[in-house]
Amino acid sequence: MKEKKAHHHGNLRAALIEAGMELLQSGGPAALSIRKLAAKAGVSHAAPAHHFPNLKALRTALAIDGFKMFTQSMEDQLAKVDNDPRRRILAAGRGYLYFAKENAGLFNLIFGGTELETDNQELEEAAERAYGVLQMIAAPIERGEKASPNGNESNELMIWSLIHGLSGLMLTDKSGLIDADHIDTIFESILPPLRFKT
Amino acid sequence: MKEKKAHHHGNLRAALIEAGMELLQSGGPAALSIRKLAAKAGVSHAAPAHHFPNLKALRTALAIDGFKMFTQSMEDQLAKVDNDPRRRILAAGRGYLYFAKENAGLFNLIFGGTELETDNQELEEAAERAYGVLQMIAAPIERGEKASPNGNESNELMIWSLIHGLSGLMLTDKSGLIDADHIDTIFESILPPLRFKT
DNA sequence: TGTACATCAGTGAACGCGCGTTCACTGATGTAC
DNA sequence: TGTACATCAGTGAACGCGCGTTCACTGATGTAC
Repeated sequence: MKEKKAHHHGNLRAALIEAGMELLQSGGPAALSIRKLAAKAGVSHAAPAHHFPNLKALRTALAIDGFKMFTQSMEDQLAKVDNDPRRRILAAGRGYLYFAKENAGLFNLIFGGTELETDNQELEEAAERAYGVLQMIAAPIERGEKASPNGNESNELMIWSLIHGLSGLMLTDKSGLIDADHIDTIFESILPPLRFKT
Repeated sequence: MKEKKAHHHGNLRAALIEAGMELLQSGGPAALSIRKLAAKAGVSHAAPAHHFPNLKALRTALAIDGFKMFTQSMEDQLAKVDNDPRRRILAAGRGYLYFAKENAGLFNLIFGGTELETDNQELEEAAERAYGVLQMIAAPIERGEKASPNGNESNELMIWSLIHGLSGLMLTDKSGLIDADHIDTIFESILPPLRFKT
């Protein structure tokens, strides 16, 4: 409970991440700067250097947390449904779409081409865990009759592309087709008929 | 043919756009700056002000050109196929995916949440024309049996989400699933079976 | 064809700003004894 | 429990840089006559 002591913030790393989330939300990835984060965390602008070597590392840390929130959002929705495979796909999609809608800046940080650390193992793991959820819900789908060059991965990629694409289009809707308030209904209406393994 | 005269570049607006395309390609949306564009176009850094009021206007102009290239890329592929509706969807998808692959920076500028001018009519029109292509190729798809809350738009949005999502995932591939060199084959393998109107 | 002149598209200097990073420093914390 | 001390996480000043924008200017272009 030693919050707000003079020196020794005690939790600065977490406070910087939180400040970063707020900045992402209000101004997108381009609004992130070490000095703004420090100010938001109530600390001098040289302080973050003790926790992050540079801005890219900070962005990467935000992206890692982003992937975790993202996985969590899908799992939250999955926890609410039974084992029907189609309903599970719809639930995970809802989680994905809700995450994108509620965290547009973070979504853009992760997927909008912002430069992040390459070969960051924690980032890769967090991304793989998110991908694992999609993989899991796509597993029961019956393979098509045509032999695909991608083997079993086609179904995962089809589901993922569909959800990911709808998320992206929702965030920069140039078509006026997408009402973010009913995004889950929209997803339901574009999910093609699927056959599942028995 | 009065290129390279001392004053009066003659074509500075176009030269700035071209320089912007190169910067986008090499450094992404964050690398764009008026001073760098001016330098690349071989002109003092105050010169662009005569053509663009500010950086956002310049970014918007790049985005407009981006949408046009993007539409063109789909039409180029459509011109190569016959009238079979599924082959037309595959062709337009190829065009979309090629555009994204060849112009990653531009794709991220348009869809990555970068701030652009709102209420720019030219931008809206260019986006609508791109969307029109998708609309056209999706039109022959038979509606599903379930009444959709989106009416006829579901098929367009399904196709668009699928293509758009695959493009985005290709550009930031955290899964290792997507081999950009065979992106058209991958798209073919994830396009679900469709029934077409007779 | 020639001249006067308005307009336009550049130049280059200057401005203030926010940025990341470095540095010597200092106060708080934790540990050895 | 008390003291000495190493370590750690902050401060605040300073740096150089690239940025957008403004400004008076000037040279080139195009037009009226």
